Amino acid sequence: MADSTKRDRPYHHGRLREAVLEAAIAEIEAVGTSELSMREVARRAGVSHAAPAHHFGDKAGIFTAIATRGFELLAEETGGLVPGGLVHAAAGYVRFALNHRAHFEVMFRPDLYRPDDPDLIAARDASFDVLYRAVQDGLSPEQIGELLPTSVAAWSALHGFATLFLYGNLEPRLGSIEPLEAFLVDVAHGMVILGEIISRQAGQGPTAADGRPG
Amino acid sequence: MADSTKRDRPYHHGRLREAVLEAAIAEIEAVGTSELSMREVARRAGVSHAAPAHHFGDKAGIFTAIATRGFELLAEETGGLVPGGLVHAAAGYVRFALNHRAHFEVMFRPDLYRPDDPDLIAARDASFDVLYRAVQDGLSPEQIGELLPTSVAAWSALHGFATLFLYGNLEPRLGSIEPLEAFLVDVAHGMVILGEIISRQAGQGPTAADGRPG
DNA sequence: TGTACATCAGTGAACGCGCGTTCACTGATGTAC
DNA sequence: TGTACATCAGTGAACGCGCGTTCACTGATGTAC
Repeated sequence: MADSTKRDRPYHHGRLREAVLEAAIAEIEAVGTSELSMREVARRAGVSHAAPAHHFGDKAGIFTAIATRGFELLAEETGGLVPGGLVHAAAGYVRFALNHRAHFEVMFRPDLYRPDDPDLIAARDASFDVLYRAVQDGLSPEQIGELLPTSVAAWSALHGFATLFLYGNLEPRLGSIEPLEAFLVDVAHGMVILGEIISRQAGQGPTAADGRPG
Repeated sequence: MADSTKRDRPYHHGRLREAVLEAAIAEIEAVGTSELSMREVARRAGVSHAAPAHHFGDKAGIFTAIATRGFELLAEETGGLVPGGLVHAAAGYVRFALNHRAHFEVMFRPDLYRPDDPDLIAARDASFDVLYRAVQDGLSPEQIGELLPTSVAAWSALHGFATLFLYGNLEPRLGSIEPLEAFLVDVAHGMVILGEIISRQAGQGPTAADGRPG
């Protein structure tokens, strides 16, 4: 039926850049960042093995594009355009990590990409600002001096939870995390208790912190 | 002077296993887990390129050994033998990550090693228990029901902070984190504020959480 | 103490493979006239 | 509208390289007698 000698796709792809990125993301989700090869990405995208290099230069170029897009998506999903408070931003952060594991993994491994890329830096800073602002908006006027430690606490807890959960390090002891917003409110309660324990132990001095005798 | 035809090292290495692991750790710190090759590890250890495979089978075998040792070290440094309270455990966790970045990176990337290795599982569970117990010991009797969310909060925050800091994602906005114990007490204070904000916003209901009109 | 032998840690040459890179090329598109 | 030409996205054959793996081997160690 079909003439097999005739090309079944046009010479000019039209959206090769997007096709290569999609293939790279699928490949990372399948085999991980360590095993990613440009030839395999090209195969998956159905293009010549030299095409990815033609567009992105090398593997770091592909990772840079993935990370940049990832930061843009993260900013959107944590409420960059439509702020919705801290719980909303937190849930967006965790959902982003779970739904875009390839992006998420690459974003926080600067050894894989070109960390001085201007587009990447802009996207990263913008996405960090969203979370930063969500914290800032939640602080009462007299708490505004605590912006830095509160931001560090928020970002650390979110990032740590997303990372640990993503790699299955939390699951054995954890039930379902859905509905996610309620779960995160629960963990936030745990943070208050934790903070209180630490304040109490720190107040007792470093050596007697565990409450044991001499 | 020296007879160059004579072997300058004995045929039997004696501690080849340790030498290979040390070389692998140094190599990971130099080029990252992605670029690790068994031949390069052998070169660095000064042994035949087939020797690492002889001992560990393949790369996953080396990573498994590194992760196992890492969990043992982590348990020690967070107070496995000499418990010292939550601040002590927290500081130990962060210091471990900074001082053993190769171990730390491998430990939390199960895609690199054999996650069903019995020694690894034992070491990992033991190290998790140390932090778990530190939280448990800090809870007052009436708080004991909050062990799970408090543990998740503790581990998430610690792991997130260590990870973000290690890859330079926090530094731009952060000053020195030393003395570490004091810094962590500060972040713990931030956690209390954060938990309070979230409780307040969650109490207002999800859609009006940001306090904006309509 | 001495000899014989089994064991096995470690060697090194050889292999085939998939990789990234190069480069002359093809052919579709856009623009000038 | 038609022709000529520049541009450049994408091709595919060819390359050299470092990799992991295999395998017959070497030589040190441990044990039996």
